[in-house]
Formats: sequence, structure tokens, C-alpha cells
Amino acid sequence: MSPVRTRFAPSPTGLLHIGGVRTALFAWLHARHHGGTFVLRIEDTDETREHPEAIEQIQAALAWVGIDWDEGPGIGGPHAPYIQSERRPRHLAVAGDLLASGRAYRCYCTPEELAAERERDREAGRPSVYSRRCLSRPADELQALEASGAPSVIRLRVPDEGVCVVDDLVRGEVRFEYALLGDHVIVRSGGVPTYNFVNPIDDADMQITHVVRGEDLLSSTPRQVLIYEALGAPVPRFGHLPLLFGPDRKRLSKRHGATSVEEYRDAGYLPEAVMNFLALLGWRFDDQQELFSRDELIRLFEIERVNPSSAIFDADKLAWMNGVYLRGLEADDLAARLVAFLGSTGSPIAAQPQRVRECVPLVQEKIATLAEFEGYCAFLFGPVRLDPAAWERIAADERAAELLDTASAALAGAVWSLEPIEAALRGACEELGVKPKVLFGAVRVAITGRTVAPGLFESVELLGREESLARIAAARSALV
RNA sequence: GCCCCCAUCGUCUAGUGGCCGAGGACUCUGGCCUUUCACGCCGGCAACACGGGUUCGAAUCCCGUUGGGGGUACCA
Repeated sequence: MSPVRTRFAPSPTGLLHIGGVRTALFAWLHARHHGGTFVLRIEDTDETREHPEAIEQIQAALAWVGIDWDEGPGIGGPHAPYIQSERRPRHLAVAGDLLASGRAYRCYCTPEELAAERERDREAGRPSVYSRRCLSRPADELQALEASGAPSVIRLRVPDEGVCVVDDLVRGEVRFEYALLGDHVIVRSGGVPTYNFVNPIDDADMQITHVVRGEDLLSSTPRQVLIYEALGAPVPRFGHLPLLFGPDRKRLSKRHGATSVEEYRDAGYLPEAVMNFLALLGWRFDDQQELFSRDELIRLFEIERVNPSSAIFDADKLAWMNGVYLRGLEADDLAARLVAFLGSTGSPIAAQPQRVRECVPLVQEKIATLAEFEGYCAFLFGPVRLDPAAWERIAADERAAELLDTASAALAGAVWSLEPIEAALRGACEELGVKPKVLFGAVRVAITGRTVAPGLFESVELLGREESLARIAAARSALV
């Protein structure tokens, strides 16, 4: 059995779509599971959509989620560059061979003629298949056309009959009748080869054994199989993954919210959570386990277990899973990630890494994304910003002054560590005969400026006696 | 129009003829815990698209219908 070689072949059209990452992930997992090779190839076939910086972005996005590649463009790395357009001479040479052997032919039909033909086919209820007019033109007519400088494309001559049987790794046998295919264009009139031609040549040349890609490419498989056969190359196994949709069952797009990995990274998601979540879109190990480390995924992933039906991207579940991963992090690790994240957002609190580390225990169970940290902890890094609505809540209480004074007095005499602080505050409640939530609520607003905040005792302890008392005093004097 | 794929709770799914009066997770929801918010714990709502077969027996196999999706380009 030959070693497994898979590839991910995105076109550089912009930020890498989350669906693209899912495709890359499955192809990568399949290679890694079998100890094979994973190739990254940039398919910049269509020059009109070329987007150089997108090549960098694609690599950065893959690297961020934890997908590495053995061959292909590397960010300053040693990997051989696979940029499809650089292989143009080889593609055109194959086209030349096909032309010479009669497996391909020149077509001078104009787009208008072709469109009219399709229209007629459709109206007649027939499958629209190219009429092969140029294949039946007499030689002198062809020569005249060529001499006149009429633009031409090169078409592959598809068999008149027979079926192409694709034994798909996720769908089983799928059959296509060649008679329904039509001779497709392999080289455009401008001399640029098409995707359906170039893609199988590259896969053959790179000895790809398993083509793992989206289901949108299933229909083009027979056209590509023909190219492998023409090349005399082995036809790889195909695995067509179910497509990803938004909540409205339409293909995932911008209007569904975040669709690029970058957006999730910038929203404070963890790469391991994103990878885990994406792996579960179409694949599952059993009826229990949902949390998988990168290594477990590699060990357990089997493409044969991929579910063939399309999946809807559930952002809620990703958010939940991100929280699970966040809570599972070592405190030092979480702190480091927070500092890096805050730095990337330009937050000034990134400049206080020790402080961030001290805050971690207070919020690790409360936040679901790195982005939520600042909202909870900003009061520990600088002056309080009183939330007006929160302030209303305590200002409206006629006992507010009494509450704050008593709390202040209790704290003033407390030994400054967690338990004595709690004891002092609880003592204040008993002294006034109020429920803890009443007094704690008032102190919380004074200290944090908000009604929703990290644990009060921990917050007060971290803030220090002086600052805590100052904040309570400030709130006290702001009372009317 | 024609070709192809798909079809279990709202969502992701387990299920490969009897273990399923269908299991797990997210969401929603009732409760507990509790200084807020979370976390955690306990409980609840909620599905085999429909119709025919095959079989002693079907969510599981076959056919059809319906629905959804993809393709049908000198896009990929």
C-alpha cells in the first residue's frame, strides 16, 4: 500500500473561509492518521481573482488552527513552493499532447452560439451537452477559422458512452454517464488552462493518493478522472465532504456572521476549540466523546466515518466549547494567551502581564472567550468606571450610606487576605441585620462599578486595602 | 430543464435488522448551589420527512414521493 498523500488546494481569493479550514482539517487529519504527507498547493488558476496577500493569509490561518503541511508554500520555511500558475508550461504541454493524440480538439464556437445551444437543449428538456460542432467541421473550414485569427478554446473529447464509477470514501459508489457530460473546455481562448484540467494534472504529478474536498466538486470528478486516465496516472481515491451551511440552510457566508478563522481568533476563540469543533462537523467518534485533543483527532479520525449529509455551523456550540477549553487551561497558559490577545487588540492592560495572571483565577470560570476578560477585569487595572444603571441600583437604596460605612469600617480593621476579608464583610451584614446580597451588592458596585463582576472578596483582596477603601469612600460621598 | 448528492430532536450527531417505547451534546427551560454573573449538579421539552414494499421483525434494506443542497461556465 502506497503512502497516503493528501492536499489542500485553496484558491487565493481572500480570507480563508471557515468551511475551507474544515476541508483542510479533514484532508490533514486523514494524512496524519495514516502517517502520510499533507501538501498545500495554491490554485491561482484564474488570474482575474488573483490575490497575492491571500496566500500569506491562508498559511497564517492554517498555522493558527494547528494544521501543518509537509510540502507547499511556507512562511519563510523550507517547503517547496506549490503555486499552480508556476506550473503553466507543464499544463500546456499536456494540452498539446492531448491535441496531438486527438483526445482534445480546438473549438471556435462563440459564447453566443454556445449559449443559444444550451438554451435549445433546455427547452427541449434535454441535458445540455456541447454539440461538437467543431469536431465535425471539415478540415478546410477549421483552417480558415484559424487563419482568420478566430479565438479558440481546447476541449477534451469525452467518451460517447460508458459510465464513470467513483467509489467515494464518504458516499460510496457514485455513477456518471459520460454521454451526459459534454466536452468541457480545458484551455481557455486566452491560453489559460481551466481548473478541471489543471487540478488533476497537479494531483497526479504530486502523487496525491486521496483527494479530500467539498461536495461541490463531486460533479466535476468524472471530468477529472478522464484527465488522470489520459495521463496514464493512477486515479486517486476521492472523499467528498458535506458542505457547511448557515442557520438558514444557505451556504455559509458573511451575512451569517463570522466566516473566516481570523474573525474567530480576533473574537477571542482558542485554536484548539476551533479545531475540535470543526472536526465534529461531519465526523464523530462515538455517541459520547465530543472533546478531542489534536493528537486524539489524529489517532481517531477515519474518513470512512464522515457523515455524508450537510451540516449547519452552530456558533452557539462553538462558544460553549471554547468556554470548556478556556476553563481547562493552566492558569499560566491562560494568562499568557490573554496577554497576547490583549496585545493584539491594542489594549493597554497587556502591559501588565503579572496583573493579568493574578486576575485569571477570578474569571476563568466566567469567560467563554479571551475577549470577555477585559470587561470583567478592567476595574483591577485602573480607575473604576461606574456603570450608570448599576449606580442607580445602590443610590436608590436609602440604607446605601449605612451599608458602605459599615463595610468600610469592617474592612479597615481586617487582616488583608481572603478569609478575614470575607469574615469582615459577613460580619458587617450581621451587624446591620441585612442579607449578604444587599450589602455585597452595594460594595460590589463601589468596587467594580458594575453589578456583574468577579467574586467580591477576591476582587477586594487583589485591589488592596487602600484602593478598596478609597473606592467605597468615593461611592459613599457620591450618595445624595 | 438535465445530472448528482443528502434526509434521526431547533442545531451537531449515535445508531449498519431485534440491545431503540431512539442515546449524547449545544440551545431553550424547571430546580439546586450562591455575594452578582458564570461554573457545576439534578430534571424537563424536543426527532427516525411521507408512502409503498422486503422481513417473524425496519430509524436501519429496496422503490417512489416530497423537501433541501450541489453541478450544469472560456469560476473554482
